[in-house]
Amino acid sequence: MVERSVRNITDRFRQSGRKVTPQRVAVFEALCEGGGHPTVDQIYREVRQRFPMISLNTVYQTMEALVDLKVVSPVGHSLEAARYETDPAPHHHTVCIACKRITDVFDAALGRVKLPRAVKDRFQVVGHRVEFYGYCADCRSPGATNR
Amino acid sequence: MVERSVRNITDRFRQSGRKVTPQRVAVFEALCEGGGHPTVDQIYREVRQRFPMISLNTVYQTMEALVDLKVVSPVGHSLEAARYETDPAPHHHTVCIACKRITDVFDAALGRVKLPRAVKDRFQVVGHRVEFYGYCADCRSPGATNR
DNA sequence: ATACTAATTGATAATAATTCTTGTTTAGCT
DNA sequence: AGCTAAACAAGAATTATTATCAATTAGTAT
Repeated sequence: MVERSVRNITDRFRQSGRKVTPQRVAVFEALCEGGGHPTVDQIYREVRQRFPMISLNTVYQTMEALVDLKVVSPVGHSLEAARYETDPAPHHHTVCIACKRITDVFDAALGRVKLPRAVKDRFQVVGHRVEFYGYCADCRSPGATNR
Repeated sequence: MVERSVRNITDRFRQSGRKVTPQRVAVFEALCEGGGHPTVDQIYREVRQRFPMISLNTVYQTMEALVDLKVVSPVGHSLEAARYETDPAPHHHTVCIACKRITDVFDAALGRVKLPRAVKDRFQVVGHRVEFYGYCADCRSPGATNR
């Protein structure tokens, strides 16, 4: 099954005009083995067991390519710096992918989101947040339709 | 009104055994003026107009104190490094505040969350995510009750 | 199979956000 | 006014990430 996946990936790499290198395959395999939601550093350590010469840069670049190919996706928002909010009332956010602008959304329905019972047994919930990501009015790509 | 807020803050600082300094007041005021969801750097630039000698460190420390006093709260998760996921199926997450472990949650109901119409007109939604934060089974603080 | 070319690699330097260290200053108490 | 722990400024250290660049290599054309 992993065989199958690797084949898939190599094809997609080539189809997108990218080259398939042993390093890239190793990064992808490490990604699959890891199971969870690995960091670049975790992948790096894993791959380095087989490719001691691989550079961190290569892992970053491979991850970028994989994101580009939509094989993996980054978890959570991609704000590069911590941000804070002053409104204590429970609310949620829209985050613009382009300009990183965060806007508050107040909507009672969003507060009623519930974690499924089965998960709740294993996880002590402190809170939750709903984050819509997309493009704000200023950054909306021309021609794109609102849905 | 800002007067009122400042008074509030100074009291809370003192009540928690912290000292009230002009720098701290200035950081808080910059925070209020900023309006949005400022970064530390934005606050720093703002405050420096009145306190050219203030150090970035002081801003960081003040923000930490304000978070501690629950005057402000950080937006979004607090993962220190990028993480990736390989499962393409739409799903959501629990994030452990302590160990940062991310677990997938599959629940159709969470996918039906909708951005209010009024906001939708101004924001082109690409997707949304629901993130529950709290403590995983391994990190659950002893004596804490599940709700 | 060989050669060519552009993509990729590894090493290293550069950024950027955040934290740590240290010696000096100061708020709040007595 | 004096004491002392907290807070300050300056700058070094860390950590995640990105950029630079010469050397290597995958994939294609020959």
